[in-house]
Amino acid sequence: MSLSETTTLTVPGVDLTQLEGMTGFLLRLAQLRVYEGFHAALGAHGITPTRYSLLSVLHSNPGSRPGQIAEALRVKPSNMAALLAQFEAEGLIERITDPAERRAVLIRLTQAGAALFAEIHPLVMAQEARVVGMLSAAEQIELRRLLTRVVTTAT
Amino acid sequence: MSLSETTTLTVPGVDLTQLEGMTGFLLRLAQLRVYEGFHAALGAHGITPTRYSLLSVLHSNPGSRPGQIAEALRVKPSNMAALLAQFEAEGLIERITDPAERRAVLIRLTQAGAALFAEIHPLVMAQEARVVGMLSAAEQIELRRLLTRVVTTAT
DNA sequence: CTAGCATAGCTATAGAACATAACAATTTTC
DNA sequence: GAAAATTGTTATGTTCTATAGCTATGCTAG
Repeated sequence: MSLSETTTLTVPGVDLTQLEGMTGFLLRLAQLRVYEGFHAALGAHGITPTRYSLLSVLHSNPGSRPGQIAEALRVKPSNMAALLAQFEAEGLIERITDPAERRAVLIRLTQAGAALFAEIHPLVMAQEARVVGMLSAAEQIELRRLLTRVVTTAT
Repeated sequence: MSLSETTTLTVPGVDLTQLEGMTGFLLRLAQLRVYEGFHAALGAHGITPTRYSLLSVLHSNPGSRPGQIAEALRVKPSNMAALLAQFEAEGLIERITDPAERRAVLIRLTQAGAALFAEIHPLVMAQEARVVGMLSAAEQIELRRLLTRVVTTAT
């Protein structure tokens, strides 16, 4: 197990009591930390959180369509197109026109794409474990449960 | 109390089981939700989360310095300078050269800045309450506690 | 059948957020 | 007093995100 050390959230001379009590601010700081860790662990592979999430969705859902993927990942269809174009240029995916619905495009990982996912998935899981490593197993589950409720409850 | 309805995280045709179990992905979705709500509740006032956090820090810490504020809010000093220039142009803050340390600049809300903060603060609190409104009071506290531990523990 | 409309995906582009480098002014250090 | 460090800023580039418009395909009503 790695050491864990508590640091102050506050900066000398600045009282952050007000913002520390706001979930929105804490979410921002937590996400910054996730991105930092992700960059440190996977930057050398050219993998960002968004790129990983796309690989993951395609691994679990071969043959899904750009619009569906964009909606699932909360990315605009136009930006998903750009992302897919990159992946295609890198040989990670192939775009296949659906014969039964020729407006639609089916996306599949190539062998190279599947291999990349297999390579980085363990690294991402290790990174995930580091981010929440200071919490007990029960606390990690509870954190995900609370976040899921925040995310899945309509206002 | 407003109604609350649970929606599916998944999109028809796309299985997100893998990503749903990852704290990093949930944090991203949660923050997207916070930003959406913030925009809906405060966009008309021209207030973004970052701008609100700056007003809040200045309200709690009159006379603090750009570098300190930037560090506390996790913003680069150069971007903080741009933000402060905007606020100054809008008459919300004033920059005062510290007589005792003439490299330094002290930032203070003007009367207009203080008035704007007083006006929007209740709206932000209401927005915050909406975001976590589907959780019990104890769960809201627990969520903040867990996020704080994630954020304040060095790796 | 075909004219009009809806859907799926894409391109082009603009705006916002974020990061880096270089600079002037001031203070500290040796 | 010269060199180095600190503070804040400007200038700039990159990346992320959002919007508008286009093409190709499919659907539907007359």
